[in-house]
Amino acid sequence: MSSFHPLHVASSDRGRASSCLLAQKSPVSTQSQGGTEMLEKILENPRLVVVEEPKDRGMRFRYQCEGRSAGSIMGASSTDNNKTQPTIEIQGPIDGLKKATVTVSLVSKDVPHRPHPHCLVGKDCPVDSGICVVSINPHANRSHSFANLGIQCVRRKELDVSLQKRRSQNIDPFQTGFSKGIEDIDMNSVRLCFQCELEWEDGRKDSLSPVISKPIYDKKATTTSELKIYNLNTYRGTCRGKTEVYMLCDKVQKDDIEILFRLGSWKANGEFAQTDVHRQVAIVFKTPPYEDQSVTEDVEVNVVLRRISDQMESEPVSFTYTPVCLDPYGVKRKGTKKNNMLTSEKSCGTETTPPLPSFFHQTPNVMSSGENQLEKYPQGVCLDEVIINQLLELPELLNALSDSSLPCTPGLDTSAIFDDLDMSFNQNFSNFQQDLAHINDIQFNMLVNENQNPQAERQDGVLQVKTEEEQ
DNA sequence: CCCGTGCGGTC
DNA sequence: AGACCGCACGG
Repeated sequence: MSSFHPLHVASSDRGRASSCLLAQKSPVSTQSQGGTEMLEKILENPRLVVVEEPKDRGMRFRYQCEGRSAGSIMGASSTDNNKTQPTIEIQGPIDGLKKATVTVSLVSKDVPHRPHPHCLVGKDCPVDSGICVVSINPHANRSHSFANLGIQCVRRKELDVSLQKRRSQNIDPFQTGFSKGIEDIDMNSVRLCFQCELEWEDGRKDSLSPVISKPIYDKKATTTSELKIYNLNTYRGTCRGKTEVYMLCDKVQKDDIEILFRLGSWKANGEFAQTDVHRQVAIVFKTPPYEDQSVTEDVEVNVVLRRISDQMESEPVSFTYTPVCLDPYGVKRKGTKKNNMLTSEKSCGTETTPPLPSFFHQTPNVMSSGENQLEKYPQGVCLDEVIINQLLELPELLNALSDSSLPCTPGLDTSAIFDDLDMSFNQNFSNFQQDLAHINDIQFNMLVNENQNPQAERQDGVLQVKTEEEQ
């Protein structure tokens, strides 16, 4: 019997014929946690298991030319105060086992798992080898954590040189033969592949079946990177939808991204075109209508970014749909609190205070287009749905509203975007005021006085904006 | 306070 | 894609 076999080998002459049979019936049921687990543990041969996966995202693959080395792959469950590394464990019987040598290499994400041209660099990676080799004594410690494993990417033009090197090292865990497909290798993802050679007291050697980790994705590639929502300029809008929202996010691909609104089994997409994706880091979209148009209370739903190609999602942020109140008696009810907003849910008597959009500290009541604009203005005045509708009938106002598109001046950084937003706010606000000036004063005063006097803070806000505009 | 290192922005 | 650079952080 050959002493070096690429597959799961049991040495029957060590008196474990039955375990050999069993192993052949269920070769790699390493994840089994069932009731027969103990039995299997006793009977099966040693096996290699990944007990801590590598963190799949968040690390940039580094070029050799970047000098300082490529950092360390963390464990999937690693946290700031409890750091972990990718870890393997030798499970099963190890009586008579002298030592184990584990070789880690990179393989392609998809089957067949070919040797990957990218390199592993770090503590146990011989210089220029691109692989990692450790020797472990399973009797002392069955598991081994790989601290300081970095991924160093090779340039495309060095791709075949690198593969050639791997061949000369005899690294081809899944016997793919280095054959073809040199060009279509995905350079933005890899898997760790662990091969384990066992050396027994009697001199015999076995190789365990190679095991692979979950994929690891290059952080720099927007096609695979993590999705993150940083901020929305508003977190509220009516259940009718069409609220214009500005989202700041990590880099996205404009042709491969969607915004999902979700609650329970309901879901709908935020509406935007590719041209509404600004420099990959901001999206201007309109909220979809909520499924139920007749809600009487605020409804909190989740908003996520989702990459279409791999269905990857960001962490959710919550967005509140506010009711549209059509009850004329309900809306006649006057606000009882100071600082009521001109929002339809206020006129319906609910109590929640809208959160300040956190990236507009200077001008919390950002104007945008459509009914959202009305919802936000004037803060501190209590008007109700009837008045909103009356205001909306005024042609001057309609013009003001429809004229409020945001100029998308190319900015070099996000602060420039904020400047744009602020400018736009001021312009729109000023237009709005001018147009309000055309409204019959008596008409307007009636509308306002019938409800509540503007608050002092609000007047400050108006004054401030006006001053800026005049300068 | 300096330096090596990790990290991220940008060209 | 590949390289370069600067900042922040920890020793």
